Amino acid sequence: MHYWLFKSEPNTFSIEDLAQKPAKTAYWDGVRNYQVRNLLRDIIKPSDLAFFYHSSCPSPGIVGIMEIITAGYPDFTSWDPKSKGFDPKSTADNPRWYMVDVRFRQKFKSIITLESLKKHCQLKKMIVIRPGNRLSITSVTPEEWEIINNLAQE
DNA sequence: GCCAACGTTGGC
DNA sequence: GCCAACGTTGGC
Repeated sequence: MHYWLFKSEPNTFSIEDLAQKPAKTAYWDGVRNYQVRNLLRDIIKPSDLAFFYHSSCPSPGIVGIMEIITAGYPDFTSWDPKSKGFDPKSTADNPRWYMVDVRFRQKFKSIITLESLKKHCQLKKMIVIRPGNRLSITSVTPEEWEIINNLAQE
């Protein structure tokens, strides 16, 4: 069982959007980075938990928790020419990109901002707070998971 | 809107 | 296989 942090721009897909989906479940499409693709294809498993992080917005930070409910499977939006994530080099026969299904679990009472994450010395190693980090999914250690959860319950 | 960071592409 | 150019991400 692993913990993760999934980034999304709330303009595109927010935690509120996820909570409003049927069964509060959605597929996490659009990853077009090989490192993250490998996580989705090989490492991330059902019952793993993930923080939902809002990026590229006035107050970036962690807004809640979701659960992974499928193993990785091909991101079919990559072979749809009408899709924003279309990649002509990805086909149904030879998929290049992967995704998982996620289910809403909890929205925090208040956002845990990037700024507050940076202030916590025990969270200094988190990949998400490194400048220039471009990974939309990063791993979270059990210790980090617990600290952040405690912050969220305050 | 700016710009730093860094992944990707493609010429050689 | 190197590396410059380019594109994208994302905080500010």
